[in-house]
Amino acid sequence: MIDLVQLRREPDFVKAALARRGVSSSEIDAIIALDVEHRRVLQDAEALRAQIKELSRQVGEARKDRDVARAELVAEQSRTLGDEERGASQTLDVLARELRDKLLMVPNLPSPEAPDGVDENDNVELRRWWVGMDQGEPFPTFAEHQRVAHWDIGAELGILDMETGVKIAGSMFPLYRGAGSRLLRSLGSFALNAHVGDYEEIRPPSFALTETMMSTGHLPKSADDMYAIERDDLWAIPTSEVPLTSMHRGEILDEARLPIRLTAQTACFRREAGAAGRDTRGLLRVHEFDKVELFAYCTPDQAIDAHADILARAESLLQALGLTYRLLDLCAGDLGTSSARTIDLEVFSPGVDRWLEVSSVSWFRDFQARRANVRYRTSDGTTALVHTVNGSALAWARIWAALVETYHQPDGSVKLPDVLAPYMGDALTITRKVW
RNA sequence: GGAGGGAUGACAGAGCGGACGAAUGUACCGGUCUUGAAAACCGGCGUGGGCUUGCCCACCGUGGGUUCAAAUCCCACUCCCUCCGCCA
Repeated sequence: MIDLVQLRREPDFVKAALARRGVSSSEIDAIIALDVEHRRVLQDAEALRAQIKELSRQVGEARKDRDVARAELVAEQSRTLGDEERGASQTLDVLARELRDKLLMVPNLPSPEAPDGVDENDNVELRRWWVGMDQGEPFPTFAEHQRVAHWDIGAELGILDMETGVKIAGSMFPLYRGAGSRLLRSLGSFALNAHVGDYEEIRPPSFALTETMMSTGHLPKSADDMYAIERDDLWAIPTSEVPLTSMHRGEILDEARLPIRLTAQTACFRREAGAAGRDTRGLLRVHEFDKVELFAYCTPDQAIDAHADILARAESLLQALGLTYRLLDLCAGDLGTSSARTIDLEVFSPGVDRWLEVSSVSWFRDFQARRANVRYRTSDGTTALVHTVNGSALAWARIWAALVETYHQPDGSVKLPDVLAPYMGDALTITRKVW
């Protein structure tokens, strides 16, 4: 949620910032008007309440003095005011809800550093990395055997079975098998082991309450992209950012504890409602995938470093896996609702000849903290909202695809990089196995 | 799932419908004393909101209700504890 106080103080600044991501100033003006009206009614209602409290005190006194007549007289006055107050309160509730509903739909202010632009075509490529780059080797040209799509390799080797996934849960629910399943498990362990000394490992619930989903900004705006379990008022989490952000919801943290760094691997569920029919093959876009997330609650001063650390960790995993990737600085128009600044990592997957987003490293400033009410106590005793940052390291379905394509051999096998040896054992080279 | 008990400030723990935003203790912060520390003593010590910055309002699990007045009474829900049942 954006800061209403800031909106009052510098409405033009807020409007200009939001205009960069396509929010019309009339929407903001409506909120400002609503806020003025809300405060006006608030003052009326509070004045009435103060009077009622005073009169009630007098009733008490009168009754203590055994002055029944006076007590009844004052009580009657208070009753009249009570009716008035009830009306004002109802108006107030309506206004407050309206204001809150509108405010919840407003996205975060983009950071000034985020480039201008309206959609993904305006994102700025910061740099690329590939194996051998440091030695001056040119951007790789991939061999013919690396130009096979992962769904073909997966079917050939019996490690990815999209058809059976469809049978069980419908389209875009992958089923990995054999070494393919083990690879997925290996990637999670490989990444968690890399982070766990510095980030506390968490295994959160995979479902969340509406309130929990609100805190990150996934609700109410993106309800159509989430799986809902209506009978139990639960939502399937689209990322572990959701439970991690609510771990300290409503708390005031000691500044000395910050930054609090967390890592978690969970399944991530996405309906992809707006993307029906796009990228439906293989693992390019799926309804369920595993992802390791890095997360930090920090002070505003720590946020830049925390963000950089997550980015560096995601990159180092990609480098360890020997994958080709690039960094995109998301333009204002392409930022997620809650983010002020986001760097995306895209891996190049030669078989499908595409860059695939495998990580999104975001700085939310106090946007999520305001919704989740996560604060910290500063050294001078006051409280302030924390900043939250997070990023994937990494999203495994697409990494799986890029690995299988990049390391596809002329003989049809897949020879995985050595860093996975501790996890893959004798399956480091994947050949077809008949079960 | 059944039966009972409970939910109050950082923690523990009081609280008869009327001066209760809430006793008391611990913790914490400041001061006195001390060479220093501890102890003792004194003082401070919740969060949010509104505006005339001095006041006002809200908050005692959540949401309703009764009342001139609710932490206190009533209803519903959630969560926790104990016992029973079921279960990986």
